[in-house]
This record gives sequence, C-alpha cells and structure tokens, in this order.
Amino acid sequence: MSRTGVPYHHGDLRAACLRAARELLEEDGGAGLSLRAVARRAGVSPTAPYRHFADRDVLVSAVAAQGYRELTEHLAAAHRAPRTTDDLAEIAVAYVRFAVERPAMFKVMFAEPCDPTSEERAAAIAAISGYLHDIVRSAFPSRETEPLANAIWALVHGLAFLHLDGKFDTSTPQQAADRVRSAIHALLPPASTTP
Amino acid sequence: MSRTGVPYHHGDLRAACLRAARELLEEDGGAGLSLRAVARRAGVSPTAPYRHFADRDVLVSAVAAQGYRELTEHLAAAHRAPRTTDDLAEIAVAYVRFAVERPAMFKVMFAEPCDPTSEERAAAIAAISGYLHDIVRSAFPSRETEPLANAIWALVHGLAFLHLDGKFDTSTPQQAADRVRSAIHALLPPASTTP
DNA sequence: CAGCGGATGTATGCAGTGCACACAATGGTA
DNA sequence: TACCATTGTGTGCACTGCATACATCCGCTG
Repeated sequence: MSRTGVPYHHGDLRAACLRAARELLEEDGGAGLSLRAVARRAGVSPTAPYRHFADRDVLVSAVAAQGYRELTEHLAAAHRAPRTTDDLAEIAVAYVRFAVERPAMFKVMFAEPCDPTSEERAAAIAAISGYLHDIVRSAFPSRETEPLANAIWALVHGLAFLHLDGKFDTSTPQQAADRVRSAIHALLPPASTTP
Repeated sequence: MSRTGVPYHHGDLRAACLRAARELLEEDGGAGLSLRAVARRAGVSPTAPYRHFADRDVLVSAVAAQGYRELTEHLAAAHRAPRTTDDLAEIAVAYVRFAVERPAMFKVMFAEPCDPTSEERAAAIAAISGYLHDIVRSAFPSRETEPLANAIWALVHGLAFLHLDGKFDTSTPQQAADRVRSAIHALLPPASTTP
C-alpha cells in the first residue's frame, strides 16, 4: 500500500529520530522524551525507531553523546587556553550556563539512565574529560594535572547541578555567574603563579 | 465486605508507603519506584496512596527528604567539628560513599523530578546546607563562610556525581576514597592555618 | 447513644509508555 | 530476475499515572 506519497523507507530514520528527540527535549523536557513521541514526530510507526535504538536507554545515550560534544564546543568557545584563574572562572560560568539554559539536555547527559555500553557516549565523555585536562594543564602547568583536573571538573559540575536543582536561589543569570566566579576563586589559587 | 481480616483502614498508610518506597528503591532502583508498586507492597489498592501523595513527585520528594536527613546524619557520624583538611576530606569521603553505596536514593535526592513546593524537602535541604556551613566555619573560621561552603559542597557533590556516573573508573571503594581525598587536597589549603 | 460527615480506601477507566512479536515493503546483489 | 537482509508496519501485552465515582470507617456533635 502506502499510496500516500511518503516512501516506505525513510532514508535516514536514525538521524530523524535524533533530531526529533532534541526537539522534544527542548519543548517538553526530559520526561517527554519517549520513543513513541519520537516516532510520532518523525512521522513513522510507533515501533520503527527500535530498528535503530535497541531500547530507550540507547536513544537517550545517543542524545547525551551529542550533548557532550556540544558542551565541549560551548566551553571551548568560552576559552581555549586559559592562563589565569579568571579565565578558568569564565569556563566554569560557561559550563553552568549550559546547564541552566538547557536543563533538559543537561539532565539527559548526567541524570538519566543510559546504556553503559554506548561507545559513542564513552568517546564523547572522554573528549570532554580530555579537554578539561588540557585546560587545567594550560592554567597550572607546574602542578600534577590528574587530581587537579578531577577536582575542578567536580567543582564545576557540582556548581552546575546545585544551581539546576535550585539549591541556590538563583534569581538572575548575572547573580548565578557571580556565585560561580566567587566559588572558583574561593578554592583556586591564582593560576600560573604557583612555582 | 472485607471479611478478609485486614481492616479497611490501614492505620498509617503514609508511613507504610514511605517504607515500601524505600524498599523498592533498594531492590529495583529508582525506576521501579512507582505509586502502584508502592501500593502493591503496602497491600492496598493501586490508587490508595493518592490520598497521601498528590502525585508521584510528592512521593519522591518525601522519600528524598528522608534521604537528605540520613545523609546529614551519615556525614555528622564521620566528623562533627573538623579542624584540618584531612578531617574535611573524611567528610567528603563519607558523602561520596553514601552516593556510591546507595545510588538509587542519591539519584532520587538529586536527579529525579520532584515537587518544588515540598516544605519537608526544602527543610531537609536547608538542614544539610546549614550543617555544611557549620563544618566549613569550624575548619576555616577566618574565611568568609558563604562562598567557601558553596564551593566545597559543589566540589564534594560533583565528586559524588562523577563517581556515580562512572566518569571515573572506580574499581575499588578504597581507590574511590583516595581519589576523593586527593581531589580535596588539590583544592583545599590546610585548614585552620590560614591567618 | 444515634447518626452524620469528613477522612480514608476501593473500583473502574483512560491515555500513554516500553517492548515483543509477526508481517510487509524495499532495494542491493547473486 | 529472483532472492533475502534491512527497514518499517500492525498488533498486543503489561505497566504506569491519574481522574472519577463509590464504599467504609472513625470521631464528633446533637
């Protein structure tokens, strides 16, 4: 049958599903991200996406992987080779801004069940982790990178999460940014001046 | 009817629901925490819990509030009035241990949609926040408490989250604890020695 | 000591979900 | 051209949250 004009085969349903998933994420938040809704939006039968995503977790992981990549770009846009703690603070602000401006995506990335075997996701996480290590090495060339990078990532990530959960009363974005800056300066010494 | 021996009225269904919810959390993880499952376990009709919890979010918030209180106790048990950075590190280790040992509860507390109007939840969060402020004041009496406490909470919380998500490869609990300790020491100066 | 009314639990139903299964169309390849 | 793996469809089941109407019970007031 299918004399409706639309071809039986979609062409690139996988990509269409990912696009639909992102749109749903923006509109309805993470809760609205269902395989059926994705299928509906892609104009396809409710179970068609299962050909490309074994289950919901796999879809979520694919979306999350995209999010990691975008976060990395977003941070790199804020600063590429920070030298001072002020530079680092701006990267932290960018991280938190990403979380606050796109809460649904951020939660998908960090607070949603996902497929632990997803290589795409693992690679995207490794990329962001590597980027953070580079940054820290650039700002603190004389210190051991590993533990410091872990600590800074945790700090910034924690700031983002606490802001997102409304653990802080973040009236204005400006205020949130200042809180992030002061938290960074409370824990980080002036960069590059360490012997 | 109800000649089954069980009384029509439960007595304290609200408490029973919370208990059931916690058991489900331990057994099936956060995903298994549904109002219907709770009702089943409490031996009551599927919609009975709605008399005590307006919707799922309210139930989740109540469970989370309990979790915050337990976390506070758990931390206080690790240390009550830390003076050195080592002491603080042990509290951080306790925080992360709580998260890793009871991931489902931790995720309910920090990564699940909840009722933003829940006063019980807000109070429990305020309590943990106050406890953390006390700790930081105790360890760093000469420094401004507010931004430092925020930063430290964020740091520890971020460590917990990244561990939980497997962003770090945490083979043994011992290894995880060491990573937490070294992260803390990477960012915190020796406590109480600051002028 | 009624009996009445609010609080509590039940029964039923609807829409939505993930997922398993059997089936149909398609297009590259032998 | 005929085959057949890939991709999409249709149907069905178990489950969920939640709205609604109904049953039962307890405590309070007459």
